[in-house]
Amino acid sequence: MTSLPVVNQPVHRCGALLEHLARRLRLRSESVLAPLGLRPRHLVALTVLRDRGGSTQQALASTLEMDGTNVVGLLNDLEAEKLIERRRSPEDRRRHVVELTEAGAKRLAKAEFALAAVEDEVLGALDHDQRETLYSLLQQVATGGMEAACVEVDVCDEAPPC
Amino acid sequence: MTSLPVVNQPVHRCGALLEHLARRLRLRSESVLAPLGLRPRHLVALTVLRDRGGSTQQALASTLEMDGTNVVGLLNDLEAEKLIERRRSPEDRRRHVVELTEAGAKRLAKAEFALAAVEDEVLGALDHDQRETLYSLLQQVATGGMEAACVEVDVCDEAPPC
DNA sequence: CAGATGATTGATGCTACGCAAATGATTAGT
DNA sequence: ACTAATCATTTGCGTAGCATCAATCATCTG
Repeated sequence: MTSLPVVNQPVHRCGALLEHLARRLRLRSESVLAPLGLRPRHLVALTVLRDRGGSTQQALASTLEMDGTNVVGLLNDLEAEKLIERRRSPEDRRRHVVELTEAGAKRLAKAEFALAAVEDEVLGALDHDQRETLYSLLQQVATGGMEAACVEVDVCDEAPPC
Repeated sequence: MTSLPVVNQPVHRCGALLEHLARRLRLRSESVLAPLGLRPRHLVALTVLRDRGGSTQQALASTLEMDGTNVVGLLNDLEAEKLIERRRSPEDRRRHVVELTEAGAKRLAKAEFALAAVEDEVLGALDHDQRETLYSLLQQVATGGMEAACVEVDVCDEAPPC
């Protein structure tokens, strides 16, 4: 755990950078998303739900790292517009399984399309390949953190490239 | 502005992803930064000032994309702790030139050091090279956006792919 | 001198977010 | 079967960031 006196490579800190860019993206996204009745935070939730194909509210709260009560409000917004569905879990009927509706998937796609211009503007300095690289890195970071949250689900039994 | 029916490559949208990760980083950063009397937003400002070696308040407001009045408050915080200095511009004495003090540079370095653990946790899924790649991509995006703010400086006259 | 500009302050309001307490439904332990 | 714990939900409260507007002062420019 102590610092190995290896090479002392100048690892660049990208915290501030990330925050800065996220802000720029968010500011522009808000105005683009407003006509669709969505906010950036809704987009994030929808994206997670699509990528997972459904989730418990708790799991959602944990990956979004927000308070359970706030997740309720978030989902209420989305449910009011029929973008998601809450269904009781068959295993534990206290739980709600949240899933994207077809309308939700459509709206999400629409939003992403609308956001394309914004991203093009913000990421203008990157070419296509660089954007893909950035995407895969971010994806890896995001899902890397996810593993910890999925430990409880045990098995990838025979799953090939888990 | 219409969609060119070119190749329709599946360009992945990383807006939501970026936002998600920025949030995770910010949540953790806040608690780490608190003992240092800083907030994430202060860090961003200090970083910009260091990278530029000083800036006008207006320029700062424009790159941070925040309202001028809010920048004032931000700088007041930093000045109260002697982390920055406001000096009147010799050319236009209405303007303030903001610069990092030595104490500011130290505090920034301290904060980044304290943040290293947080980043290691969040970026745990990436190895050293990947982090460097991520850093350089983000850096490129950030400084790429800067050019737009420098439009007033006219020209990319003969610049090839402007 | 007159009007525009930069910095600053103060007031107002909105929104996000976390926290706590109460309720109803459901599951689990004994 | 009774009791305790768990999950989702609601409501209310408090804090904080941030935008916006209006007013003021110093300074520059025509």
